[in-house]
Amino acid sequence: MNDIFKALNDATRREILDLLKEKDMSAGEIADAFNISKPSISHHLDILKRADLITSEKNGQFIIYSINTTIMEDVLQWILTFKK
Amino acid sequence: MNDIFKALNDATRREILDLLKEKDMSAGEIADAFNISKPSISHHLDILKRADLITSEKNGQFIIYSINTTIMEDVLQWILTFKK
DNA sequence: AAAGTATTTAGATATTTGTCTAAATATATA
DNA sequence: TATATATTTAGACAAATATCTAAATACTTT
Repeated sequence: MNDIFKALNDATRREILDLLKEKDMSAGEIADAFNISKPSISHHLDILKRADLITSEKNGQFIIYSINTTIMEDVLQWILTFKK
Repeated sequence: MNDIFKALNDATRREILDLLKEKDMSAGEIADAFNISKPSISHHLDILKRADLITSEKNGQFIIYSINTTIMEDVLQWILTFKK
């Protein structure tokens, strides 16, 4: 839970999730969507991956990232405990 | 949204919310629930308050904190965009 | 095999964060 | 009014974080 909230605590990473929500993307495609260096984006992807919020698969020289919505369920459940 | 996720990105603060979910509490009562100095808890309360996740009301020499569940709705909506 | 493309790893740095102790403020009570 | 209690503010510090450039790794194509 700590890893999830840590991962979500960054606007860039939340935007990455918003992008992946629409379609799978390569690391480069994701990086092109931001004004941030590729290594920095790679680091953000690593944090999202460690939180299990995304998965990756190698496809030739590309690495394709996908969102893992099942993890969001954990956050959802926690949030719902506040809705009496 | 940034402030909310920032506020939620700390185990102590999430526990404070879990406590306030049950009942309103004074700053001192909240601090007593943790192995952390009162000033540090006060700082956590400030962050939660800036995020509008809690409200406070002075009652004599005590300051009573309450949870504000309406803000959780924003997070909930964001999370729900991932559940297709 | 050499060169090009895609991505990550390594190392550095400035900023943010969580914590502490000491001091300040505000209220209550003797 | 003096003292005790509740809470916050101020200032310091170590650890974590987001970012960068340079270099390494992996795959593709010529």
